[in-house]
Amino acid sequence: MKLKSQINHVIKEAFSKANIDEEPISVSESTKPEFGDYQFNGAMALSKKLRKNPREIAQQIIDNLDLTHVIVKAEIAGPGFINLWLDPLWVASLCETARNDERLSVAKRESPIKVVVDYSGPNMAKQMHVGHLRSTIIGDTLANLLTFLGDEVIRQNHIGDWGTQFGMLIAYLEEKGEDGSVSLKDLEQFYKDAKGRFDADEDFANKAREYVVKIQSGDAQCLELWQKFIDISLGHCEEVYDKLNVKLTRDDVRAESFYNDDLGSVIKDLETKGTLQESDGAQCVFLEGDEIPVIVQKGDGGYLYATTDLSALRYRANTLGAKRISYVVDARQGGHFKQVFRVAKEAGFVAEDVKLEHIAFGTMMDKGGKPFKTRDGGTVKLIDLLDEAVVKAKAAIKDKDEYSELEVEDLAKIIGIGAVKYADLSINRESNYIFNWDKMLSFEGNTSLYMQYAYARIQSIFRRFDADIKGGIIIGDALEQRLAVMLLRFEDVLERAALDAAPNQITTYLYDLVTLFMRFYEQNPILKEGVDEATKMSRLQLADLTAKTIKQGLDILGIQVVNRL
RNA sequence: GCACCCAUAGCUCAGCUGGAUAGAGCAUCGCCCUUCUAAGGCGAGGGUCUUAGGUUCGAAUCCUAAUGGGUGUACCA
Repeated sequence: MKLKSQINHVIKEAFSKANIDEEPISVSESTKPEFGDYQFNGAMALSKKLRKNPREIAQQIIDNLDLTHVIVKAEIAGPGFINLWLDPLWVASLCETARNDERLSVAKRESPIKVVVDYSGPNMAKQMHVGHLRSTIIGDTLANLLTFLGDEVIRQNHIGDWGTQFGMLIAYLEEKGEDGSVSLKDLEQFYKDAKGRFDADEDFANKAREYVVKIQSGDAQCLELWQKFIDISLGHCEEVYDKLNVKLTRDDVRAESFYNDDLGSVIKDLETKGTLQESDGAQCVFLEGDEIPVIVQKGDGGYLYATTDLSALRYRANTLGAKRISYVVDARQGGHFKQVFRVAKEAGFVAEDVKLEHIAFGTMMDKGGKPFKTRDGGTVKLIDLLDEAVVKAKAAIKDKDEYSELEVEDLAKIIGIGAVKYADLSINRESNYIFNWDKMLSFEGNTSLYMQYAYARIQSIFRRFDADIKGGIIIGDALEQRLAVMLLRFEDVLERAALDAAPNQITTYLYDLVTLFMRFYEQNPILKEGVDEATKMSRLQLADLTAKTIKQGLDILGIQVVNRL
């Protein structure tokens, strides 16, 4: 339900009836309950243009306002605010409709576009570490969100599977023979061991160098070994994705190596466009206003990641047909993307109307505000972090004896992983954030547990009720009105979050919703003695729609709910 | 040097296209379980929104500068 646009429509009608020849600004949610459900603040801004007192303009708008269905009451306040109250009957019927709709009345885009979301992008030579967490879950959320809203989302996992270190790794894999896959379980160690051999043994080092050349020249046997290495390594990533409840699959992989055959033509095409310049032996593109050029080919003829990204950009825009290409990558690469995007547009690799965006995010910090590391200064493996989350979640579950061992296991996974993801997604993605176990596994405040708890409480009501709901929703008091309006805002929030690629707008909304529900739940009994049938049925429906909204919201974030907690 | 990002309560953070007395959670202090999950709810205290200018009827929000912090900066990705 696009609630805001419905209200805006009524305002717009009032404008034309009042012969105000201006486009009204959008209404906004009221800052306080006393100020109604929504407020229109556009009268003040018109004061100068219309050369009229803002309160007079506000009155003029109100005089022409249709108060028969959407808006039921309008009041002027302060210098010229117009406070708007929505019709409880209208709100109630919209909630009923939403509750009975699989999509909770969230419309599918009328004109969906193809969107490429590039995220996760682990390096195959190393184990996934905490640095990959944010890209993976923010990207997945964005992909889920756009899919839900009806866009055609193409997930792209741009894995790092190319480069000189692979010669060394493959040489070592060959040396280990069949045992290779076993020792590869710990990629970090495998890498260290291979490096050790490389540094210690000249023969091995030479072999490794030979392999690099062989792979790049397409030697079949080498490529087979390389492929084996990538398969195993990717398998490890998939284990992490599975734990994280992230939807990336092998079909989404378009590795760096995928673009190899196109890199020569990228250079050639840049040359044809006349944008290429040689500088210190390297092939560069100098952008107007930039001191530092984009190097697309090294002095020794090798290509760089800018070259691969250019190739990927035109593949995505032209072959895949994307109209929006979103890179969910660490903020530190902002400069790189700015340059590459410009080169791609200026060279005509990507049409002007294709939206290229870098969905930047900040770094994960420890409690002391330093980049997140292990005690001895190493990188924290993502899989270890997730396992720890599950262990900690298990320890936090109260009344464990009420569940079977298997149930505790499942519960701990859902709670622990949800906590890690929610903590990350609830922070404005562009700022750095402090990783804190105690805070994320708390039931208090804006956490996944608080949402899951609210959901479970509602399910508990329905287990107890265990019958069919009859009748409709009747808004009985101001709190129910607020809850109902909040529920109807869902689509507006999702649309906004999609536009800004901001998952925390969803979490903020869910938190507000749940907080409101908890208050409603305390004050407005549902199944208790003395609640008349019609009220009971109405409140059950509000509770049900709340639960469905929580579930759908968390689902977009890739977080599961439980029926009992 | 240059560029980008950040600065809001003791701590961690919201604050959307500029709007009314700047909001949460934690921590501190009170209150509410014979009654739908108290892993909850209600209330209190706590702020020169880094500083100085500017735009505006109106600025935490937009512009400029300063200060403090972070990041990037020619052949790694």
